[in-house]
Amino acid sequence: MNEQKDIDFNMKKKPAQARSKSTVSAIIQACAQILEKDGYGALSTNEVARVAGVSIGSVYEYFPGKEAIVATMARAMLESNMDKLYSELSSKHDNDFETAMRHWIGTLFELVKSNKKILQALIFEAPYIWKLFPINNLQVQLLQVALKGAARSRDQYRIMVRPEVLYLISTLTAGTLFNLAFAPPPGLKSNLVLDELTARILDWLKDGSPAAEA
Amino acid sequence: MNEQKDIDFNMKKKPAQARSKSTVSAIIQACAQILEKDGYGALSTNEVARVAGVSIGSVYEYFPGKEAIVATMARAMLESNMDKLYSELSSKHDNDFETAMRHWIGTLFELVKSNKKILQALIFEAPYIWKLFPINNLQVQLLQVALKGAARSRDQYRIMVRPEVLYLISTLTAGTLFNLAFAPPPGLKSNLVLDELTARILDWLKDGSPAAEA
Amino acid sequence: MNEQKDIDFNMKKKPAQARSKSTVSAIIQACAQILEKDGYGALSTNEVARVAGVSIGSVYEYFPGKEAIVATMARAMLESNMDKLYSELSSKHDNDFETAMRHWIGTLFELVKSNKKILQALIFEAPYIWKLFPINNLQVQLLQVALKGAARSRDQYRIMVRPEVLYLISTLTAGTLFNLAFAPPPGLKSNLVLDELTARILDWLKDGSPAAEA
Amino acid sequence: MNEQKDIDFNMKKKPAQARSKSTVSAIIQACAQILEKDGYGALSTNEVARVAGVSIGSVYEYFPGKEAIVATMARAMLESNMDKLYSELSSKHDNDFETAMRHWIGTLFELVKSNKKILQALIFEAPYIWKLFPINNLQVQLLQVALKGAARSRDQYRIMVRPEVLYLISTLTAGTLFNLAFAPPPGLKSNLVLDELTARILDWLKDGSPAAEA
DNA sequence: TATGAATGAGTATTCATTCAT
DNA sequence: TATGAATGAATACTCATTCAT
Repeated sequence: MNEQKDIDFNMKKKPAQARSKSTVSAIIQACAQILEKDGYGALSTNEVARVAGVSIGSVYEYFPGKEAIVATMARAMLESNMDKLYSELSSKHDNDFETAMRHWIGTLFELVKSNKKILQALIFEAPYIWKLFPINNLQVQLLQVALKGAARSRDQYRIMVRPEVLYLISTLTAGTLFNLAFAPPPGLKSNLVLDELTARILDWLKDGSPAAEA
Repeated sequence: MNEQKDIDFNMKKKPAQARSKSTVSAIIQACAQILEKDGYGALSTNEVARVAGVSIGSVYEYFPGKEAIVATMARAMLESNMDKLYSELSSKHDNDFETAMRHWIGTLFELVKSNKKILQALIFEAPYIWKLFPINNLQVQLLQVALKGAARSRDQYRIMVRPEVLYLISTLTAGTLFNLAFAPPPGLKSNLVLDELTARILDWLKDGSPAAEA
Repeated sequence: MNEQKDIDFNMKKKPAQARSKSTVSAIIQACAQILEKDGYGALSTNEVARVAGVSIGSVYEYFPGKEAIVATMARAMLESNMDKLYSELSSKHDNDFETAMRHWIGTLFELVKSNKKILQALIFEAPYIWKLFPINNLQVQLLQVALKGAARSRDQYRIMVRPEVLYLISTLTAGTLFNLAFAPPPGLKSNLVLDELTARILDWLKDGSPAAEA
Repeated sequence: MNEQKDIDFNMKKKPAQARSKSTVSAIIQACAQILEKDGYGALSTNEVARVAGVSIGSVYEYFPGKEAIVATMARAMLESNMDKLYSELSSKHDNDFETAMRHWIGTLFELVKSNKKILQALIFEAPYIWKLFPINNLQVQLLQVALKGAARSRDQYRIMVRPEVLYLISTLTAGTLFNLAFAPPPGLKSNLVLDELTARILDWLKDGSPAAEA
């Protein structure tokens, strides 16, 4: 009754020729489009094929099943967004840490908002998504990026915070951003909330370092 | 293609006789049991009927579809858990606010943990759950309870915090508890994280009140 | 690559009510009819449903897959034919052994001939049929029946033949009957062949008993 | 519903150049290999192409469909085995008829055994194989070979046996060999059965000639 | 000729829902 | 009211075959 089936998240083969590349690309885009428009429940291999304008046979030529399509799309999306974040971050390295952190959080929020529907579909409807992206890793990874970007301010903010503080910060940042994007509180400006969040994080980073305990 | 279906989450009729009541109750329990054991993917109306020991016809006698079964179960679960929380809270009104808040958060965490599988099924697999329970309502409601329980400490902690702080506190508490329960960080004691969370919230409540701003 | 899948040959549930019995019966008959008319290659669950005049859902209500339909049909067919054989045999117990044996072989042949197409489909097209009916068992069982029927002639024919003789007799009888039915030799009367076969078997039974060796 | 399809079992064109010949040869070998390893169910044109290391287009260049591949392979296999048998037979022409017959039957049995898996696939899983090789032709042909090889013993064994005896002998020999190879009786030495079979055949050849009737 | 990407009809199977009894 | 047999649209996936390059 409770078997987990061990889903295959990988492509059967990588497209080599130009024609196959465009087929795979159409499939990926169709997947994103369907998730965006109608959610995970509307995602079927036949529908993907129809929207992509390719035959169902072609879909199975490259993907072992719909989970692999979703996974491939999600990986591509993550990669492209990570790239955006990195370049965003490195282009702003002249700011002070406070400004940089606020900007960083704002950028993350915009990213989540702009992918709202598709993220909702992935996170809240695809039951296997966590096998694909262990969430802590992602959260902590994002925070590490933020902190790394703050190397210059190392004196001011004791970045070697205790792990539970680090965890807390990353987890609650993620929680807040998602809440703010998916269920925005009526009568509350997002920016205000993000200002507050940034302020607290900065406080905690100051207090949360081992040195501050003493 | 983009039809939203407008799911009916309500029972067709309330059971009047004792027999009908026990039928409905068996259906609800069967639903919970299946979600608990095998997740949302295993939940079918036929299976609910089978586990409940009731005919499929009877299921449709009371519920318009499976979403209504899930919704009814979820509402009942929420209500019962809210009751537990209230009584828990009122039974401890002699503690100081710090202790009470830590206890409150710990209680919430235990509640989430003890309902882990079923919450996971509801939150991460039922695509319509957010239509059922607007999430911030729930979060804010929970915090309100916490704060109400702290009425006596009103002098010490300016409870009339700004709304964005209130929102942030509730949202990040929820995020942290879920993360801790569903994706516990390896090598990190939950209690330590909760201690830290409580401390931060208390700090915040002190600073976050309008009075502190001045 | 080489996994065998472990086919389920059993019904999901036995029909209880009259209505379900007739549904199952229609399915079985449709299966036989398709095999008879178009062979195993034409047998699909959808086609069975169509020919039976029931919905595909009803087919899966009672059978886990098409192999189980075939198996159930085959078992029923075997049982009914075995019954025919037994009654045939017992109704003729006044004959001498020679006549009885010839009659027995003739009856078997008629049986094979009258089920020719369906047997062909089962034996030569359904790749799993041998898992269902281990062939030696069936052959030897048939011969045992024949020999048992000859109990009275025990003095004349030493029935305690050596096992390899028994095996040979059963195997070659089966082989001959099938050949005669499925690939009748042009310009050769079947009865003549069967006469010959009977004569040889009788000779053999005389010589093949341990007593004759000495 | 009752269409018989009239399968085309012949190659589209004979390969002329050396390269084409090796392509066709690779296809044939791949077909044999797949049947040997995984049975008829695993045989698909795409798989044949893959195993042969040839493009699917090339397969259809030479064969109209997969049945033609199987047929061509089967014919080649038969031819090669017939050659083996002839040479086997002619290399032993100094033996007396009894020994030769036993040897002949033993050789046939070894042949069947060594091709067991592939014969099983062809005979019991390929639904059209009988259209390809009318079985008694093959059997009678084999026996003719045996008898031809016994030309010198013509005086001793009246080889001009009645046709029904000839048919019987060939049919039951085939049946026995296949049974022995595909469903070997537990606890029974094959050689013993073959000894017995040979002895009976020799008996029958003696008795079965018209002269013996007189 | 050779290639292999693309096709799509066909098949098995599930499950929410209806309705005759 | 309760039952559960029956329904059939929907979905995943395969594989023989075609055809543009």
